[in-house]
Amino acid sequence: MKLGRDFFMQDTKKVAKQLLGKKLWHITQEGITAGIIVETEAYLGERDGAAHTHRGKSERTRVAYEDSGRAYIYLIYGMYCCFNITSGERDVPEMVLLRALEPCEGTEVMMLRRNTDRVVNLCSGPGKLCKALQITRDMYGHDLCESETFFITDDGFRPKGIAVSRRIGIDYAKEAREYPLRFFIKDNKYVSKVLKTK
DNA sequence: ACCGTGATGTTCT
DNA sequence: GAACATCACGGTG
Repeated sequence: MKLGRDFFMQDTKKVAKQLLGKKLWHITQEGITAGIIVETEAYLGERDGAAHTHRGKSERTRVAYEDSGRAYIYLIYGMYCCFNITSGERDVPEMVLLRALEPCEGTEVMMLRRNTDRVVNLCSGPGKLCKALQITRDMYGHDLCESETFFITDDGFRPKGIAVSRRIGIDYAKEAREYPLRFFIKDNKYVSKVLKTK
């Protein structure tokens, strides 16, 4: 049911693909929120010009060098959080960015946090899903394999088709901008809008 | 529908 | 001081 260390220690691209269809949970005082993961991106460490760990270890990236299955959360553009899960071998600083969820549990709470009543817009982007599930920077380093409040489960859902594209928002990253490392569930309406295949 | 812009604070040079 | 793995909003067509 709950994903353990072995899952996240697999090859990062495999983790990114296999996370599609899994369910991310966050249990807080406000209530239980959860969603099916429908869009991910792989970031491949020092060999990947778009990865934060491309230039090695820093205060911000230190958790990427610990064991896998932990939360790498950072502030982007001064106002949004992005949530990654560390993956691959220990000391190999790779991770998977969660870009979109299909809301399942606690959509009322999500709508309050996001200030919208359109379910399709609740978690269709990396900043949006963090706001909807209240994923904040004080959860940096959180171990999703050991947690009772913030974790991922396999509920048996298997996507019918998986699509692949270049990653979003990394045009600055030379040749890495073209790497096919974004994965999403085909024809799923909760995927973030941009670069959706027609 | 697409496009341009402004909001905002941390990290890195 | 620049850059940034974003989002909402207001303009145009």
